[in-house]
Amino acid sequence: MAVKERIRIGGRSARIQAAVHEAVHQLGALTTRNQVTVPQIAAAAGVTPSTIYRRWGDLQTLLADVAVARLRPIADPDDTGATESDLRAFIDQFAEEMSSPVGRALMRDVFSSAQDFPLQCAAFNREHLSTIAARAAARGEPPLDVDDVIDHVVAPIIYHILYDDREVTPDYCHALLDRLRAQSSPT
Amino acid sequence: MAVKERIRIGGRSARIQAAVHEAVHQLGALTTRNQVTVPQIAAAAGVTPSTIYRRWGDLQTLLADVAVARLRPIADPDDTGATESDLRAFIDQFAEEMSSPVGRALMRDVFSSAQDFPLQCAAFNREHLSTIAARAAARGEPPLDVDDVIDHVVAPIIYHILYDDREVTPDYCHALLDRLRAQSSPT
DNA sequence: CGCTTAACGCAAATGTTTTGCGTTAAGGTG
DNA sequence: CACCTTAACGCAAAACATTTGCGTTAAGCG
Repeated sequence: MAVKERIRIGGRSARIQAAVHEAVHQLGALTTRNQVTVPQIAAAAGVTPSTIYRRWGDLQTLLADVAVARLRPIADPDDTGATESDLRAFIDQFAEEMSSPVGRALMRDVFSSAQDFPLQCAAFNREHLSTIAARAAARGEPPLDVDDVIDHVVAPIIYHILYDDREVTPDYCHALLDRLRAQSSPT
Repeated sequence: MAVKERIRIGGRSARIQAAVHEAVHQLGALTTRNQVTVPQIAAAAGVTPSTIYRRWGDLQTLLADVAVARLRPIADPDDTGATESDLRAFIDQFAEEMSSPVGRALMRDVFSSAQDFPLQCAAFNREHLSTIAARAAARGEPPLDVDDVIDHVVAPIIYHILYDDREVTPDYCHALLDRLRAQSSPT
């Protein structure tokens, strides 16, 4: 079932959505990521379970919806004045968020649902990088290829978080960025 | 619950494991990846649901176990006589398998479980690449950096399959390989 | 303000997961 | 090879989660 988003955005519906999301946060933080049930969430949110089932379909979809809401950026990446530092700041923050226990849990929730949630997350990343690329163009700096950044910086970071649960250090991220820079501007 | 692997590998246990895995395959193929329940699988395998719950814990863990079994390589990658063609053959096959509907479903199952299944899959990839790297060394070819291949060829392929569900074409894979080659042997 | 209908609450029905207990058979031992 | 120990199983009851029908509430609109 697709999550309903666009209808009845006012009053009660919005309140219930907020209450349910909030309940998931509290219970998810409480029980270290597991064993959460729909009836529990319903009780914590002060609604009946059937409300949750009708709106979200199942637990996985609800968790994925909450995860995407949490991953949704609230602001553009910082403008540090230069593409290189913009990128580094963005990637550092991205890697830190995603490799934290909470980030890993959010990613798992996003991928566990048979929905277009992953696509939304991909769009978030792409938007941010596009913003940085647009700034580069406005400044007259060499153009930034967003796809290259995704393929050779974002993708390896995600891979190591998902597969090996190897630690993703700032040093590792910076090496990826250095390599990208070397590639795009050959001496 | 961890999936039990190492105990009672003989007779009945093995038969039941095989029957359950087979049932998952049949039902998973039948219903295009969804709505499969433990009782259904149990009935198809000729066992009681409680057997499955006790052995695997829950549906997601069972599906992940089956997925890993299916992703587990049965043979070393082909030896084509040269590192470059070895790599290309391996990556082409990998991309094709993983981007197929079945491959995508298997990956989702692997990531949906709170277990070390992803780690096992990462190990499969690494083993294959190590085999190819060992051949390169034996032939006296320039050494192959397995981590580079994972970061800059495997990771982008996986990223696009998981996030965007963009199509991963052989041309795209070859471009990744070309770029890797250019990087490792600068002119 | 009143109408229409999406979304909700409640409770019964249905389906899934867990658990206790007796039984079967795997792997080891005398 | 027969016996012993115990992991793993089947069955059935209990606990729990999910679905569904129906009456009620309130959002959005004229």
